[in-house]
Amino acid sequence: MENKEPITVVIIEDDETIRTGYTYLINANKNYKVLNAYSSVEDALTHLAEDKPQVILLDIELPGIKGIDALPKIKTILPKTHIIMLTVYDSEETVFEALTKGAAGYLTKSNNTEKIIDAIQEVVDGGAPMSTNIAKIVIRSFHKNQNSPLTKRETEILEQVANGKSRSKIAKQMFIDLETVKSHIKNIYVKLNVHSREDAIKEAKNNKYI
Amino acid sequence: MENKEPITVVIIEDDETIRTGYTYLINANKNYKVLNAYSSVEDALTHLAEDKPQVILLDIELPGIKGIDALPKIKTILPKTHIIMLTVYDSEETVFEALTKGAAGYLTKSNNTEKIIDAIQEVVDGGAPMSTNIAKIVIRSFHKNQNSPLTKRETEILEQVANGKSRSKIAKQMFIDLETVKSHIKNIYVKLNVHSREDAIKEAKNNKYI
DNA sequence: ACTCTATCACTCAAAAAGGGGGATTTTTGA
DNA sequence: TCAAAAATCCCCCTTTTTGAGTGATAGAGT
Repeated sequence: MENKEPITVVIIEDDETIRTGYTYLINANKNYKVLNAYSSVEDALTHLAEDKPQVILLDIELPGIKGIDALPKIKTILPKTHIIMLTVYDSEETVFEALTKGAAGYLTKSNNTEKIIDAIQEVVDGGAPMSTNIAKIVIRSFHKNQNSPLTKRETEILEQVANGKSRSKIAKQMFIDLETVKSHIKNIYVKLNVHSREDAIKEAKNNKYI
Repeated sequence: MENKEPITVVIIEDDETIRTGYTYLINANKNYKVLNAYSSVEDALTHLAEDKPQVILLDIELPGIKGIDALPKIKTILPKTHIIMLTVYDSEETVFEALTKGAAGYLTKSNNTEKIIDAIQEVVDGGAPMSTNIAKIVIRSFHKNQNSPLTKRETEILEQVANGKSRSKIAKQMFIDLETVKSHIKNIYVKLNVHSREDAIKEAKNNKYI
């Protein structure tokens, strides 16, 4: 542990107290080194190519370019850098947007500050550090509604429809007649009170039936 | 902390060593109480309605009824019980299947055994405990491919297509002509080397372009 | 200058979707 | 065991959509 190269970190955070606080905290540990701490994305982008940090701590609520919009820009410059999002709010859409854009971790600032070191180590090790409230949001997004009005077969078929399959393809694939598929879809539409594929998919996804 | 009712737990695990080990470990803490520890789902199902545990530790690799298939059955009997999956393997499909079926947490057994208590407390508090390797799988499932051959506009349109929308609906919604949508879709098909909506959606999802 | 992107145009045949009326068999729960 | 629910199949019909071919044009970015 002694003579290993420290893990390099860059912080992008507009609140000076938090910024210097994290910098101090991280630098206090010899295994980690804060290369630079920027107060804006604009500022950071002009220096990141030089810094080449292994990990970036990126605030979401920033003036100017938002942290979320910075993600793809940073990824372009430094594709291998692990980006950990920092936030005070845990808005569901923001969480998912950040994750789809390649965030490796997601922490709320209320988090025990010492945890930040663990999180940095974790992303470097290929992990995905998350605050418990973020984990909850992510896991819940997977949960399906257990009270679906659709039968097992109907759900199966609607899933295929949602995958863009035509009725005839579904029929072939499930080894049933096209008429059977049509019949199921008719029943699905009645149960969901819709009159089109589009609305059926929308309704089913909204209620997590599929 | 002294005079609170202990959190009640049921364990379903076929390996006797692990089963008794966890039971002992959990009961050692006065705040938690293992009501019963079953070696099979069949056995558990006949007693769960009586046990009414707040938390269930459910092994995935079980003889007879698998843990995964037990999930919906248990949910029917005890909708409010938090179920934590235990596994030695971290198969991606199994993880997602368990999560969609309502698992509240997911731990690999290699996990530090003391962590099991934290996990139990976390689900009771509404959280979603996960081992780091599971968190990694879950987070990665959100990441989109940053090297999509599709343009922004094409991606937007393909997303609408994947939501079951017809070309004319997409046109109206995006305030562009139907011919423009058709043109985009033609280009999408060429880029993805497909000849149908179904294949385009499949290809795009496989490569995480959408 | 040149390419990429986004926009729009017209034609055409085949496929698919949606809605209407059924019927039969299998499964399942009480 | 018996009725209900689910899954299967069979016609009718019209309208809409899809996919493919073969273009053009204007603007942005390199």
